[in-house]
Amino acid sequence: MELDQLTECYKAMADKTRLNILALLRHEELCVCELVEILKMTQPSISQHLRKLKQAKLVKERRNSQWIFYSIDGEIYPFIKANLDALPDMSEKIEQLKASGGKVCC
Amino acid sequence: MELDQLTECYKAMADKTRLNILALLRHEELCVCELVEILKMTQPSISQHLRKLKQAKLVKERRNSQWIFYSIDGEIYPFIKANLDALPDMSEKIEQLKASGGKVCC
DNA sequence: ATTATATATAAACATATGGTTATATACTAA
DNA sequence: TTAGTATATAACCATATGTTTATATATAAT
Repeated sequence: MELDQLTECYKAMADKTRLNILALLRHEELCVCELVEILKMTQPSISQHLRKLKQAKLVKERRNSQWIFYSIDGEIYPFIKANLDALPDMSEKIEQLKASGGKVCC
Repeated sequence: MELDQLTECYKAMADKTRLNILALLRHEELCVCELVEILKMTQPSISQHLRKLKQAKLVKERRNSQWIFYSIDGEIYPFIKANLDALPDMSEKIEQLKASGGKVCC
């Protein structure tokens, strides 16, 4: 692949928050406010991380009325599956969100 | 895997120069001065990039008298092969180095 | 011992990055 | 149309990062 594209990909992955986001999205698509809730970070911060991931084509977005749902993309990277598989399991966080009624949405 | 370890790995890969180094080391082990020659960068700059790669356990070093040869490691990362396979082929650069007599070493 | 070569480290600086607060935009509902 | 909710963007700031120049360390050769 092109080194510039690869650099952008690894830059996008070179941050703990963004790896957390990818690890969460591996389970299911989530909207911004759900990520804010789970990661206990401010909404602008999450939004800017999502923008980086989107620019690197690691996630894609889908609008549903007022919400924007993000999900894993990365299909341009032949190694993406191997990398995602190395991320820790975050299903517990998702369960907590659902248990606290924070799901579907905000 | 641990997110901190993964973050360090992707940080180490999030730079064009370091991806170039990894792409070159895929072909064969190289010493610092050979990398300096191929990449047309200063020796301290290359050394510091190598240090980051070494700290992330992506490369290892081997001393041979005055030279220190670096080679690919990364065995702690289950995805390393897939990622290295996505790097561009740099055999031409290696050939040029050998043709110009810059090999074995400096 | 002295000189030369290979590499590492340190200091300084400019740029990039991530977080915060404030504000703008988009959609919904009344 | 107005108010409310979800998200994006902008401006600002502190910290991280990459490069350069200068210097230190390590090995080799004389």
